[in-house]
Amino acid sequence: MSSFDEMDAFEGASLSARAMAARPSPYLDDLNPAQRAAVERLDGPVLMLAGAGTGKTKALTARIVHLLMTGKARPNEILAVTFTNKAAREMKARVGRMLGQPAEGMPWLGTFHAICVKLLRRHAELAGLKSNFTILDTDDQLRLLKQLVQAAGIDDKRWPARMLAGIIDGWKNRALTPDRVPAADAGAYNRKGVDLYAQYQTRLRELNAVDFGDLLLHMVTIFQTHQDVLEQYQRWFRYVLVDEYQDTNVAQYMWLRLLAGAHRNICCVGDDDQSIYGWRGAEVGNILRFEKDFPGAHVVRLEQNYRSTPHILAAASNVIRGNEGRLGKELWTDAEGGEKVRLIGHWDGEEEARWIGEEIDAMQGGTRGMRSFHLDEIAILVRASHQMRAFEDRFLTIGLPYRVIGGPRFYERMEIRDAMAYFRLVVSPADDLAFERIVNTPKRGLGDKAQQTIQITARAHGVSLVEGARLALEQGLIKGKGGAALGQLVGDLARWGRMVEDADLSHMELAEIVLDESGYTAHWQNDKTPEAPGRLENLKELVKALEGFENLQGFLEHVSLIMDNESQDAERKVSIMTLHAAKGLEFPAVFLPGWEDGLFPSQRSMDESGLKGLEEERRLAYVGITRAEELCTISFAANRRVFGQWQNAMPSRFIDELPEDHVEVLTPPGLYGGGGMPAPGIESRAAEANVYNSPGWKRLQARQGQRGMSQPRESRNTVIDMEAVASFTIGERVFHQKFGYGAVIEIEGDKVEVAFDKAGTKKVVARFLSAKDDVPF
DNA sequence: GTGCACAAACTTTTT
DNA sequence: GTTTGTGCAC
Repeated sequence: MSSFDEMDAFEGASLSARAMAARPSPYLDDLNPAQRAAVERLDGPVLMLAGAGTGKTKALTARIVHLLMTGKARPNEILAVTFTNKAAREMKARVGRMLGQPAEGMPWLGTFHAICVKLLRRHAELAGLKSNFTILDTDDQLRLLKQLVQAAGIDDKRWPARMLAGIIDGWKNRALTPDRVPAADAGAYNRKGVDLYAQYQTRLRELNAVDFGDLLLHMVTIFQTHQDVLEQYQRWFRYVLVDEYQDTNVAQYMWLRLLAGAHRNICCVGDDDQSIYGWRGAEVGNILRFEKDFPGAHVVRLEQNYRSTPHILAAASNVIRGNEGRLGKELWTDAEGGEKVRLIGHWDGEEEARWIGEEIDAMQGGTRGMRSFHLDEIAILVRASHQMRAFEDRFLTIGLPYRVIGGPRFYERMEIRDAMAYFRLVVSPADDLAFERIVNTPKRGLGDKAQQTIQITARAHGVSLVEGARLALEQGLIKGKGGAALGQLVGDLARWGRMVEDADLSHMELAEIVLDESGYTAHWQNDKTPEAPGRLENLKELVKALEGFENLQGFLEHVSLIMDNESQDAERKVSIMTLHAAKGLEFPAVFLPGWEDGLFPSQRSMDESGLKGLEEERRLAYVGITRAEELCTISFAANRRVFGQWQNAMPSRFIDELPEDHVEVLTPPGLYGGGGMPAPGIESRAAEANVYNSPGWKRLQARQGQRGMSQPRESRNTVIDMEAVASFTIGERVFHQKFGYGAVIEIEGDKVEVAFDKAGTKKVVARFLSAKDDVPF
């Protein structure tokens, strides 16, 4: 499909630009001067630097409406990209609301991925694919990589599929095809990685499949190598809008530059202070460089905040000030008063959870001298998901309703993926990855050997696995119980495949038939584990979700990209989520627990990315604080159990960066309380004591000072690793967390053989050993 | 070929 | 503390 008339026709511009231009435009009056400037400057490059809570979505949607109202573009000539489906949905809804009619005619408002799928299906042949290519999920991707590694005869301990997937993703994020991976990356060690990457791409093409990264990568490659195609789209997309520009990776950046390169009508919205996805390839540099990339760019700053109290804004501003290389923004507000940001330290993580639980209880009743809060107005934002556990445990025991946002997504659950694999096979029998997934689920007595036979047969005849299985059965290569079951499966698949065409049968009925007759439903009915009922429930929900689609194919098409599931139960609940998941959300009251060095900022982040990592952590702190509208409570604990092992920690360095004037310290009894004997009446003393004057705090200050000189600190893990390998000598006394004391017998690379006093002789990884003198406590 | 037991590795963050 | 992978017995 290459004619744009066709495109025009089938995308159907249901909104008539001209008809709308006649109507008044109240949407502009709603905007403040900065927003208005960003909206009205339609032509040429515009960078909208929108701080947290400054109404950027409003401005962005107003801009789209303005483009339509002024007749500058028809709905289908606007390319508007977001990162999440949720953001896309929201924008669609808001455009519709502003226009006073549904915005169905905006086919190119969507996520990077969704839009690329659409484009790639049209030009699949240019990437060596057929237009009905499948999109692999992470699971399929890993299985494929594992096979490749094993087939290449490489030690899969040295090349775990997960790691390889990470490396390949990294390259794809930077728009690097195997032949373009720079020598620096491909050096001695990664030589094999590039090799495997190339093989992986070949294999994907054979399977007529792409992974997530490919969606962008293929389109960039096509645009770069097919000038005519690029030019078509450059003409077609007259205006380009990008949300969350600070989160774009190199591939997305190149894609945008290619598309907007000719007319340069590109408007990027973002906030360099909220760039928190560097670890998955996002480049803050993209937004920092915007004016260089698009000379003559108009930069608008949205700085008036409509969300938070002055205290909260002051706290956030003061923290983020510690970062270098910002474009610079200062949030301000008309609002006055409000509570100061509250800071509290606890003895340990459990106490922290207990305190927050009690606090929430009190807030509900309005017994904190403030207005009362509903549970759904309260959120707990954590750095790492394992922190959620303490809160879940606590809230369960006190019966406080909560909801975890994020977690494993609906479509990532095992049973859903299994069911989807069945559907995929019914629709396209050549889907080998789907076949591999379900041949032996439920158990059919087809183990490694039988599966290998199928693989070999299929490869020998150059056919799909299903076909290979059929041939292998014919030739009597698979016998017995397994053979019978396989015969049944192959027959069933063919039968179900024919039922797809059956007009009398809805695709929902078909889905149920497939799940029942394959024995998959029974498999979970017979399962006695506690999660089995939930899984059956999920399967029911999956079938229900089919209702919204014309047929199975249509469903499968969409599902691979729609990974979010908003559980929409109406009950008021406290939200628990990670800081990352909280971006873009806001809550009247926010708790930010776990502000301890090592946890937040995360040690790993600093180890891996040094100062850059620390700055990203700081932005995360900024994002966290700015989620709060009225009340923000930061807390830290002196002790925390990590891996079931107690560790103590210093309060986060970010706590030092909070402005004293805007912080109220709620003195806890205990370590940070007043440094001494808990005397009677500590409750009242606690009310006036001040962490800033406590010995614990001063100690902390002193430590911070020393550390400040050598920031960022040397990687703790690396040091231990290297010392561990280098320093152990045969005969040395060592300590292992689980096995206790022992003596080194032999050293082999990173593995050390130790004769433990009580646990016998074991070979363990050096990292889990410490020299006897180093033993903590 | 399946199921159990034990040991290792693991914990950021995810479109 | 939990999951995942491996080795062993049935």
